[in-house]
Amino acid sequence: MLDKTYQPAEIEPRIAADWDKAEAFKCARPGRETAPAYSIVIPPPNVTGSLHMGHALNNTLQDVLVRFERMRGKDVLWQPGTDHAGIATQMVVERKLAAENRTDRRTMGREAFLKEVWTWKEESGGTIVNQLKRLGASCDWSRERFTMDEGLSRAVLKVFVELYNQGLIYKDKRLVNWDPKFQTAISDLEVVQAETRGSFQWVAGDPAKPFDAKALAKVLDRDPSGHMYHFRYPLAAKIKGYDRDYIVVATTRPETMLGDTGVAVHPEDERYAALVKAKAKVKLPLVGREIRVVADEYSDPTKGTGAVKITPAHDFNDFEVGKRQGLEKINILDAFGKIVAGDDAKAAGIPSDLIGLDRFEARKKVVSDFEALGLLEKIEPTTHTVPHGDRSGVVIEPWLTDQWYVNAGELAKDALAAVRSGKTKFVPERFANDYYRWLENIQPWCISRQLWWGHQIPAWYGPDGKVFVAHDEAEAYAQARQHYASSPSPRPSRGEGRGEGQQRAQAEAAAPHPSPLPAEAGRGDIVLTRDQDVLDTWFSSALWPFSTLGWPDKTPEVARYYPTSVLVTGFDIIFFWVARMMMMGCHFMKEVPFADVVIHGLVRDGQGNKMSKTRGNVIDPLDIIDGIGLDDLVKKRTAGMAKEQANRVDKEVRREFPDGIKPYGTDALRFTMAAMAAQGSDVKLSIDRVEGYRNFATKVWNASRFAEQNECVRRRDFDPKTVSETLNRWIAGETERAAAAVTAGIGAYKFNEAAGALYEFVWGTFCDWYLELVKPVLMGDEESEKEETRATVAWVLDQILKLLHPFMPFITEELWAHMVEHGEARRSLLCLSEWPRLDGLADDKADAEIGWVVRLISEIRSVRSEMNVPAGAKVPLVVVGATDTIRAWAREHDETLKRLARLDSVSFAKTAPKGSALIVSGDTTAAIPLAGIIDMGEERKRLEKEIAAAESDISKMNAKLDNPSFVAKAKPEAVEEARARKAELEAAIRRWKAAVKRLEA
RNA sequence: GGGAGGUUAGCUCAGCGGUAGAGCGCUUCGUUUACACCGAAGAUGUCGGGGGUUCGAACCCCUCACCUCCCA
Repeated sequence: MLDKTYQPAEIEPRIAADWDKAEAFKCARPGRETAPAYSIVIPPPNVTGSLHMGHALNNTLQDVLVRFERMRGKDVLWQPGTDHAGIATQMVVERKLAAENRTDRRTMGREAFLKEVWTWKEESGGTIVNQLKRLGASCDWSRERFTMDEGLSRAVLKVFVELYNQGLIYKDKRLVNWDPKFQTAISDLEVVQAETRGSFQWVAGDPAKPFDAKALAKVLDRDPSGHMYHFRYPLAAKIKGYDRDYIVVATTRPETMLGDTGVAVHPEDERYAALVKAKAKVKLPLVGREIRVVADEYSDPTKGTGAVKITPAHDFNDFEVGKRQGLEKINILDAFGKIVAGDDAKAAGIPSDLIGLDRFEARKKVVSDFEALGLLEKIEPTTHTVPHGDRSGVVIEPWLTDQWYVNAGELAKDALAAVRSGKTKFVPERFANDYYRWLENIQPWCISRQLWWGHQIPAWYGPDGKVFVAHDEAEAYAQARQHYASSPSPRPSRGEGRGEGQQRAQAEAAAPHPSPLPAEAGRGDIVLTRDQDVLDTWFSSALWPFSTLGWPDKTPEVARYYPTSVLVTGFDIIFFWVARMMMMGCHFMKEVPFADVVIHGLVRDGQGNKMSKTRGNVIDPLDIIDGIGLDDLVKKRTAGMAKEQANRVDKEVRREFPDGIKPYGTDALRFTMAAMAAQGSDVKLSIDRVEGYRNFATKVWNASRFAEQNECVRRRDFDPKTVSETLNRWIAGETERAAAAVTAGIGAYKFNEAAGALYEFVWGTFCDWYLELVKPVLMGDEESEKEETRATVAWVLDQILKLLHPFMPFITEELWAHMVEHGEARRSLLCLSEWPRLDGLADDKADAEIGWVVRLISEIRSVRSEMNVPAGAKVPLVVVGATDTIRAWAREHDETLKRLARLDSVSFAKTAPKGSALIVSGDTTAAIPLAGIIDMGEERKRLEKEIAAAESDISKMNAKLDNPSFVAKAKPEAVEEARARKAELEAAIRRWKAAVKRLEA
């Protein structure tokens, strides 16, 4: 016998173990060799990650699809795995080393460090995978992959070499987004723009308000950005036709002036025409370099003074201007974002007191120095966006380095065409627009990263810097030997074309890492050095849909499961991942990686705020599953917070979760996710909602318990088409309708509709009505009727467990196994059972009859309640002027009516007895004779209210029907419906009015 | 500045041409042998404002306001 309430914690681990033991989720199960394939690759979670609500939503939706299709008999592969998360993982391990007081990465060297990373991965990298299992994710765990494992690395190698040979990967010296914290380049996508506005204001020439360097420093320490600084650049020589001896430029990054190589003005700007004509030069303050004034469309004459300083080595726009105008590119920063030293400093002409300063210290000093020289005109707060590294959070510097690029523009062509032609469809469709817009304007993709953890770039350099891209070292040497045999012997040349930008030599010189090449000797006179850099993690993720299937080998899995059926992911990752998979899939497989892309929203907190650690509003999915006490929750949310913020969060948490979070179990969480995931929209997660669905799970549990108590045993030969009892015919039809709605919902990725249909059917139809209506039968002694009903209850429950399984896998699997106490043992798991295929079960007559019972009971209850008939009191019911059909129905369901409407008798009469409350339900009129018990004044008021409501409805119908164009133009069904409704209302009003008259009599 | 989405019951949201819906919350009643993590009944909406199309608009079109996100 089942317990009274269901305890998710007790059943979930057991069920998970059962699935595991049965290897239920393996692809290519015996018997499905010829079944259609259905495959999904999981968006690989970051190996350093732990489960958050986004994963819970994402994986619930995938699991619903996968379990659904598995039950529909397909050969399902849900391919799991994780990605190696270059920066994040390297950070985690570096932090670990620091915490353990061990030698740092640079000191221990690359090889030793990578060993540390692998050790960490073996020990801690499985966290998220185990958490996904707790969600019930039915991946084929035996096929778990990792972007750094052998096979996937081979795929990366092949792709790199091939794209290089096709000219689609190349090396280039360009400005990149440089992250000074991690000392690596990052792609445009990893840069977040943050709007900022400062507060410092100063104007030269006001004796009452001298320049206060300390005050400015204080403001800049809080945020180094947010101000516009206006500098006077003195002209090298006075120019005829220009009345001043300086030109004013404005900048938000003063320190970059050290690298200025020009001043640009608009070609048509009259103010500066003389300067342009005279090829005037400006003597750059602090540095002393003479730089040209150039005419370039880039400068906007309406903004500021119309003159802009040009720093080609440190600004993306200036870089372009410099290219057009032939300006020199002078680098002034090192890899750490400090002002350069040594030869670079000399070359740039940097004053000695600025050398080695951090960029933001240099900013303050440059400003003060300008003021001291009388060249600072003003400082004013300005609103501008500042690029930040999404992982590091520090301000990104545009920096000139050698990096590897993918010609994404070329690869984008096929990827765009595939969506345009409908080979791949976005759901909801509107997300295709984002995809188009991005791919149409795509920039070269910078794929090299100055990290150690990742796929090392398969490029080797000869002594003269000549690059050899090859699958391995031996191949590179072969290429090199051939190359140098036919060309003059190589001469060493420093830097050019090396894996790391020249400027980085300095950073690395401080902490050199040993050569990773063990086999440099014995190769004759040629010595090759491998590129030190690794590839962007997303490069390997882009291959995920085929690399995980074994590509580049010709595996049966590639043949069977590629292209995959659908990809389920969040909109924030369309550019990072979806677009890149499309590019690589189309290029290397000549086939899109997936047929559908289902985009879902973000999970937010109950108030609609993004969940974030800094905000302290993160809900851990496992805390909903397992529950968490208030104090632990507070501790978790305030961890690592400043005191003030911690206090605020502490208060909020205690107010919002006075009792912490109760354990609701995985099924409730999953159902909540599915029910709230309306296509593409964000999910505002409220615990109340989870609780509601936990209650739903309990409801299902108790319905099963009821079935068990009443020995509702499934019958092997049971055929819902052959049931004879009206009640059973009715529920069979309802079950078919529900199954159709759920099937259609999941099929169209409308998870909320499928979940809603289930909830409504299980609770509103099966529990509230069918089980109640069935009670008299089960308690009665009509054996054959009872037998059929028991079998029907068992059958419907089985259908419910199946339909509900994709959403609530644990409780349904448990009940499936348990619902056998009085019958045959189950041989199969629910997750491998067959999805309901119901057809032809609808029965109009049964629907009419049971519909009549349901409506009548509802009306009686409503009238009783309104007339304040005590809930426990049993009253007589008189059916008035009943037709033969109604008479038969009333007799048939006599027991049920009495029980559910709390009646002591059901009788028939031509007219309603005096002093009774009148019930109108469709064609049926009934009366509760309660003279003396109820207040007839109340009854009269009630009737008049009913009449008024009906009359208001009638006037709406009349407005339509009296309108000739409605009758003429509207669909005939609409007209017919309005007429029928009007007639029905009129009939009801007639009966109510008659009742009022009798009350008056 | 460009683009997308949103504005419906106290809260969170469905619905997207034909009688305004759900969950939670609220009010009243109830322990009738599956379930109080329950049952029954009930209240609550000029469907953001304005204009248009249509026989008919929460739904389609235009416009305005506000909110959110993406891109520059």
